[in-house]
Amino acid sequence: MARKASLSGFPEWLPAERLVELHVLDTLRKTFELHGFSNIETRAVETVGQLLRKGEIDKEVYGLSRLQAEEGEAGRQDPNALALHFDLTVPFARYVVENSGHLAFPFRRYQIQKVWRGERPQDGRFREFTQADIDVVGDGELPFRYDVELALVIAEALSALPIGEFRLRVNNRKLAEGFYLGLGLEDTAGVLRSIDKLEKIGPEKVAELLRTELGATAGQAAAALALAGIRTTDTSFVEQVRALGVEHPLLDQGLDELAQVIGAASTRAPGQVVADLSIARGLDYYTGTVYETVLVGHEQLGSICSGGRYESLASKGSRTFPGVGLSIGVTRLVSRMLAEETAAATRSVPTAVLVTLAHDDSWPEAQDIAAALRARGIAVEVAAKAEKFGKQIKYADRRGIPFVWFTSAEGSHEVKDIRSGEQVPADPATWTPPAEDLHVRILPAASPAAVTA
RNA sequence: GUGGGUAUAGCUCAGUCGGCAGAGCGUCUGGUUGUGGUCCAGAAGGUCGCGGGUUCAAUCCCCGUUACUCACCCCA
Repeated sequence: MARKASLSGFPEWLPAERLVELHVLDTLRKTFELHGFSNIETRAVETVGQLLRKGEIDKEVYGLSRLQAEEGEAGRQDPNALALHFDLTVPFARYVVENSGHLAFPFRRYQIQKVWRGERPQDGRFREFTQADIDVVGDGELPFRYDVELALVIAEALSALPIGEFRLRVNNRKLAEGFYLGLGLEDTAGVLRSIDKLEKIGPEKVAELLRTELGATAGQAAAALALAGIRTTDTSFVEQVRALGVEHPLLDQGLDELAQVIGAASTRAPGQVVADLSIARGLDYYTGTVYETVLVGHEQLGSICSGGRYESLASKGSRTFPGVGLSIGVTRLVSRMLAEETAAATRSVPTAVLVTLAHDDSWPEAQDIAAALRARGIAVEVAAKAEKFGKQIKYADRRGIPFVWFTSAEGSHEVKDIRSGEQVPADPATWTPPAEDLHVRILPAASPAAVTA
């Protein structure tokens, strides 16, 4: 369990915890930029009309109002009222449409920001949390190749994090919808919604739902469940689907697309990307590929990264901007890393060296020493009072600062590694800590916390 | 929004069948007079979530309320 927050669902980390989060953010940024994604930031606020354009999720959205708002000002029903964004995809779609004249397509961007959802908080679920999105958006059309690329970029980004094993589970809406249509089930969205509950309520209950709520025959329900039961790490899912004997043009297209993703992933990210035909991903704006990611051993946590292909989320007149993207739930991921201690900072502060004071009036001289060290990129702080050396060392020890600097009255210098106790003469102009102590580092836990229930 | 659980020191939690509020850890001080960690001794630290009721007396019993928490819904 993550630490208690004073306001449930609005997490705040301690400095050492924030260092873990920063490491995640830095790693994601580096990976995304290595793949040529540009960063943008959109405003935290959108109009209600913009946010609710797709789907009825209004109860999740936090509205924005002035405390001194006068009666008759924009209310909840007013599409011009302001609200906090609940994801980054919808604001991004608006941004693309508004700036389409200035963007080069296909446009690839990453975006790491806070989002807000007014849901009941629970373990791994927050009301304020950080998402890290990557998307590629085309003008009019977007080659399917990008669906493959994004899965690989995300697999690479997640691999670079000390989070243990994960599975990027991929499905294709066309495949599923084509299959249901071929079966004679017209309400494909309804079927998807039921199938989405498979892991939670089990096949018997889903079959019952399909029969009672969607009027499926026992045979149709069995076939839909058989499809959802297919999971492969290579393209062998194609034969398995074919063996079910259902025919539909949309099914053929979906099979072909998913085979491309899994085919490429099985060689470039073996074992990390799998075809999982039970993934339904709600019913929002996704039209083809859908992704969902779980941490192995932490399936209960839910998806830590999901997304998909959307054909018409953004449009301007007759122009449409199809895209494909994924979103990493940074806060959910970090909260679990902290709770399971899968990674920890080597110290709780950036400081590498504490310069002690022998006398209260030696502070200016200590600042000179600190400046000389900082000039070489070493993080230094100077003691504020000439307390007993024992106390000054303790100050460093409690914060995990590895080195303490002493200057004698004669002007000679010594630096002590307080972990080993070793103390050696040193020159402020040349001394450098070992590379592993120069900056705070985030280290994976010695024993992988692959704790399952 | 619906249902269950919890609320006492900085942290983890005891406790009183109603009678002055407890432990461990942490913090601070001293032993060790300006080089920490171990050890020993001592100290500080509390509106017992908030409001009301019953009672000579409530942290304890009753009612309400708020926050936290778990499950459902939904999602990163």
